[in-house]
Amino acid sequence: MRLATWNINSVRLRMDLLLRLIEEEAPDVVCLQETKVPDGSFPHGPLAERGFVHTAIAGMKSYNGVAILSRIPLASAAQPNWCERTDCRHVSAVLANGVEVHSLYVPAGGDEPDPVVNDKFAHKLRFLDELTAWMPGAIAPDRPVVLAGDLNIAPLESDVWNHRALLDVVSHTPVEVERLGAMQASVGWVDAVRRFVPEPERVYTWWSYRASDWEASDRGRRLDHVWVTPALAHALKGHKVLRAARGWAPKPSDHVPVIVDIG
DNA sequence: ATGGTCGGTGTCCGA
Repeated sequence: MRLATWNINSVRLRMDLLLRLIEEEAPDVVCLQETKVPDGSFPHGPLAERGFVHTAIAGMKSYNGVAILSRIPLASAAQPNWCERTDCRHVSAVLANGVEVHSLYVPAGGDEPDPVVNDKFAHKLRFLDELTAWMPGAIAPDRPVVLAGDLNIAPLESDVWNHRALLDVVSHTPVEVERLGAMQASVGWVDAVRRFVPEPERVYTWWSYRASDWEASDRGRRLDHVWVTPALAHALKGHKVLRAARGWAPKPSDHVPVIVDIG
């Protein structure tokens, strides 16, 4: 099974790029984040034509929005909510092959890395804490589960272009990294990409739109992740970070797809 | 040290 995850930053604007990903990489399951479309307006047509007829979506107007698009039938699906909000950041599904998939969009957290003065950063930390408290009872390490998405945190030194410069930049601050570590430890999640690309090799999945030349400056961060339960660790067969997609015409997402082959 | 660019929406907000 080939699974891709991508923060697409508007699925309607970038449907042609999503179809390119599907044509060129032939994933069986695609997890999306920032679809930015209410469920009633989700563009199912072109995806169904290519076999993605099984979908679990949770979308809203303007902001956020997550989806699981699958060629494999779904046995069940859920749209969990966190922090007493229905802001479309989490959707899950159990595939007919028994694998459970979660598509997750963690709050970005704003600019100021202080939860006392920045409500968005407080929300980010609380979101992680709630998931961390929920996971041990919901996700058994001996079951096949995949967690994929934009976690908006680059936890390792080699997940950012400059570790020291980003220590006080939201996405790489010690307090967030510690929270993400607690979430990972709560289930014993295995970081799939780092199984194939161990430190200190750098891996990025996001480059800011604000750089004049993202490729030349290469000031990236690894914000998008695929985690698997220990039950699936042995089944990890390969991975791909589609760096080239950051240059896809005409309008690339600022995130690139991450692909993992399982089993 | 600063500001830089996107998308969706509506004349700003979130990233």
